[in-house]
Amino acid sequence: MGRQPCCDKVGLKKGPWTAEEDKKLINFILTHGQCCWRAVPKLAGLLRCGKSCRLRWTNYLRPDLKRGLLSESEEKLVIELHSQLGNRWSKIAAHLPGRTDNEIKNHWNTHIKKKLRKMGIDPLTHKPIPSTVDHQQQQQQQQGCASVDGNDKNEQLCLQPLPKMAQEEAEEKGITSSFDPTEIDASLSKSPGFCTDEVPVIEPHEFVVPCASSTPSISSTSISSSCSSSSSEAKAEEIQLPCMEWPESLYLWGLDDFMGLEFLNDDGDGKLSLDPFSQYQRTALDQESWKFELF
DNA sequence: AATATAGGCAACCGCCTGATT
DNA sequence: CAATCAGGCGGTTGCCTATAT
Repeated sequence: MGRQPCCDKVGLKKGPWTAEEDKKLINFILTHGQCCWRAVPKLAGLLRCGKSCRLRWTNYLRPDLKRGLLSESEEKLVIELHSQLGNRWSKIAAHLPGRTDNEIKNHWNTHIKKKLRKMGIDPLTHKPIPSTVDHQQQQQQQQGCASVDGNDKNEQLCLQPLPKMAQEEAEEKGITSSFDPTEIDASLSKSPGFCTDEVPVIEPHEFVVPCASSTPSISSTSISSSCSSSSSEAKAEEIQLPCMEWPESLYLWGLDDFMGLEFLNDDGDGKLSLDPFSQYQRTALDQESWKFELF
């Protein structure tokens, strides 16, 4: 009758994750990939509920996550998407690679809301806050934000899809501001089909990737990495990756001095990834190896 | 330097949906 | 078909840090 409970909640740990717990979870997922979250805590030796493990992985440990504040263009995209989708954070996050729904939700509540209010825009409705506009403008608002007299100020207050101020600002910087979901989908579809949820975390300062030739394709079944950074803060830490099925192909993209890496297996599922949003310096060691150094 | 306050964010809570038995 | 649960999602909480007094 039904499934078994995900975990008995007696004796389970709550609160912030320790580095040791993170390590256990990372090692487990690196070794086994993501399977049944219910089984993860027990198999990984964690006194956590499976749900907690999933959240920790999804929101913090995933290797493809971007760190730091949302960029200006990301913020604009979030605003645009929010005006279309509302508080459907997961849907919004799906359009921002490397960002989680939790992160976007937090950023919305702590930064974007304030910015919009400062601009006289209601973050809920994306329309002018009634107290900031006169009665006539309110009437116009109810008539679909149409600018009756062509007053630019009125138009500025209409966030359909972006405030004009923001649009102009974006245009000045060469950022497309008109919201077009198909455009976003198209841009996303350019990335090699990659399931971020299946990527184990690895944050090396330097990678040595076996490579059969200078082309971005490998057939090797092993990989190693080390952290002998060229900076003064060089780390001697050696990262040992557990045995797992290694990918068939290696994809490289980006500029000459900005590399992203992605490994794919036969099914096209991601198995291992360097953070594509960090900056790596690529150096050819020899005919068989590339070195990727984080700078 | 000590304390109070505000802001940011990781993590938890509870609900919903779809899958499983 | 009903009961039960896993996974996903959005809302909320509470801790930690930065800033102000």
